[in-house]
Amino acid sequence: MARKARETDRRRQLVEIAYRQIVARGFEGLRFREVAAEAGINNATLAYYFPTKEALIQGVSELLGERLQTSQMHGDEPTPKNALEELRQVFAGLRRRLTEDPSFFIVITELALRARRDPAVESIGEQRDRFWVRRLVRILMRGIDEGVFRGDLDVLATALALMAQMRGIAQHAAMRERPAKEIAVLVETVAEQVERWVGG
Amino acid sequence: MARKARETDRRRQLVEIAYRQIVARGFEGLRFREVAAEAGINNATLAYYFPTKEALIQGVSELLGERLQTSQMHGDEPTPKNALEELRQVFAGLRRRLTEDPSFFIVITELALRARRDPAVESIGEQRDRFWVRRLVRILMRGIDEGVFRGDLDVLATALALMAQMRGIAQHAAMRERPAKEIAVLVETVAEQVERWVGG
Amino acid sequence: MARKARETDRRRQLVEIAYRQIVARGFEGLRFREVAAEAGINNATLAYYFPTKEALIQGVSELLGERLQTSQMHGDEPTPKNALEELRQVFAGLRRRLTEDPSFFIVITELALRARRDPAVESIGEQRDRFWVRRLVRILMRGIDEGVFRGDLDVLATALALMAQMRGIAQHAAMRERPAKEIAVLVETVAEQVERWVGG
Amino acid sequence: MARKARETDRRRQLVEIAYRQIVARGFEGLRFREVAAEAGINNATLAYYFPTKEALIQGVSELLGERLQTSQMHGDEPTPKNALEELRQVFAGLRRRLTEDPSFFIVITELALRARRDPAVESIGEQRDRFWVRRLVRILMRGIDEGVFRGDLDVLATALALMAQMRGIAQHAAMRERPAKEIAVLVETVAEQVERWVGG
DNA sequence: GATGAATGAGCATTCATTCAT
DNA sequence: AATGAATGAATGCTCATTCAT
Repeated sequence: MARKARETDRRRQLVEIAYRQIVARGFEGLRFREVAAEAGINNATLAYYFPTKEALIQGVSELLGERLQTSQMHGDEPTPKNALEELRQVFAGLRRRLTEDPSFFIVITELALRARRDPAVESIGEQRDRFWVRRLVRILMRGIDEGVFRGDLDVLATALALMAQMRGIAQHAAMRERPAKEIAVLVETVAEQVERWVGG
Repeated sequence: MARKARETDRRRQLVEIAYRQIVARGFEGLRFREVAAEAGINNATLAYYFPTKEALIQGVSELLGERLQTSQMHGDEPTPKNALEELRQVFAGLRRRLTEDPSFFIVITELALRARRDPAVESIGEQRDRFWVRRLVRILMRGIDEGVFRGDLDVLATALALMAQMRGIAQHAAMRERPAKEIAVLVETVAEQVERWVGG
Repeated sequence: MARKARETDRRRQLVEIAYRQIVARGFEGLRFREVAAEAGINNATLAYYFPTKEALIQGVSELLGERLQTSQMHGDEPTPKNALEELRQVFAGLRRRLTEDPSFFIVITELALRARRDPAVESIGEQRDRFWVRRLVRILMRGIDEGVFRGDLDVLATALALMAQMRGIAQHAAMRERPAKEIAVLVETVAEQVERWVGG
Repeated sequence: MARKARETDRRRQLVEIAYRQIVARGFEGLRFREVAAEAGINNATLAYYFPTKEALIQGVSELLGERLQTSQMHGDEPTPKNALEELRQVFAGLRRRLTEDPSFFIVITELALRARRDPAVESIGEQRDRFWVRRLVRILMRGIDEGVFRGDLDVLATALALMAQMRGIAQHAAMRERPAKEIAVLVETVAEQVERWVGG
């Protein structure tokens, strides 16, 4: 119904404000009252949608998971012809996101830290990780099948290494303001390194 | 003198307590009072040594910088005969630290996030980065000179990529409890990848 | 009509829920929202029947007054042959209520305290008291007439003393979980004491 | 030391303010902030002495226990020559307290209600009750020994009945403003009744 | 050097109440 | 007759900081 939709919109809007505030001031600086203020509503109204601060953070965490998934499904990209192309698309996606919305990885990192103390946040992070490992493993196996990647590759170890490397790039790029050029070179360097590694 | 030394010790002790509390509860959970309580002193006494919370965090930041430097100067390691060996020592150092004291990178990450809002912390982070870039660049150039690394290597880009990758490994390892074996494989995989990349 | 009756039922149901919540959590813990929730209606709907919390409490107060009256008109008891028997029936009624529904006196006590600050509640309490004093006075006078009670009895003072004593028994019984046996002995002891007092 | 003494005084003062506020507005109306305001201190300072509201209430509860004990040790009263006199002193004490400080029993009643939900308060109430039962039992036994009370008295049942009666009187007197004369007559009536009961 | 006492400013959360629909 | 949404005004509590001793 219209009612349900409106409520969902409202929640979405509030979560996005919280997200922005985390980017600006960190989790440490996330204030229930200020989220409400920025939304132009009373703090009690915010509490109506998110009864506790934890619930609000949970919402941010879910928003991130959602964004991560959709970020890779860029309709405008052609279906990759082979595994190598698919791997390149992964790096391209990373670079695009890093250039267009570096704040994304700031919040990811904030959440990663918080996950150590907050089980609810942790489980979402784990889901995210699993999703990525699976995706990378699939690409690597496809590459071996197609004969474009070397056959003696330790698929799981490589997938994990890839994730760690991408994470490192993301952190490097997000922690400080970096010129787009620098990010591009960084992604490119690691991508080439990886290609040389997986390649026959 | 003795007086000065005693004060330095005291400050050191307090900073280490703060450090431990950041590991346990994050920056978010760092409490002036609790640091004092754990040290068995009055919070006003803590304020005598560190007038503000910022000063205390500053102290933690300095402690980290110090530890990072000393971590690489392991007296028991032989002077590397060539650049490749030196590079391997860097990875070995990373693995050792990651296994022995994973908390270190948690605090590094906490500080990295905080650096975005706290200029004092930021400058220390930058120093740290510069120190590492310089070190890696020196190794890479030495390798090229020695003929063990390929001559067409973009030294700076590679050094940055290396740093990012190490950062990613550290984050992967520190954010969750990981078995030492998993960390070893991860470091190994990336190290081999890098070697293949820099190698002729 | 049916409409009016339905509304009355609804109000009755809501007041009973409020009553139960006061028993469980005290006045302190009476929550407008939770009364609505337990009734399965929206809090705004509760507000439709009882515009304010005070109105709801007023309703509880009225419910109590009503219950107190009916509690003594136990159809199954024979019309007392003389004043002594009537007095005994009063104590029997007290014991019965105390055993069957001790919560009743908890709410009475809560209301008595509240009466000190809430004139509306106070007036209902006063009515209740007057009703009882009159009833006891009538019994005592009847007893004197019948010659079963001593003639020099200060009727009013005795009636007040009786009320106070019954109140004390009720409070003793209601404040903690007491075995039915203990309550019976307590009522019995005071009843005998009173009989000896009023008796010639 | 002077320091310790000053702290004790401060706490005492704060508890007494809380006590007065409970008398005036009930537990329901006890506000941390207002206690502080009446003491002329910041609410954080109140929290320094009583970290939580519960702790403050606990303090009030202890104050009451203390007052109850001392209330009976009126130095100016002669040591009772026999049990009957001692019993009379108990009633005299009740009347005095009821006339001089009726608020006392209001708070006792508030606490009795609260005890149902707060174990800490409950235990203090139980101690109080035990203290009184023991006292009354001792008096009754003394009376039997001395031959002034009848030998076939059920000592425990009578003690409990006495407590309940006194409680009832207290509640009657405290719940509304009553003229001292009325209270005196009430206490007198019950006291005579009791004497007739226990007396041979 | 060290501390007990005190505080201002702020925080998430609660709750009865209101009102357009 | 009923309700979802919204809110103002509190409320208990926290915490870094200050200062006289």
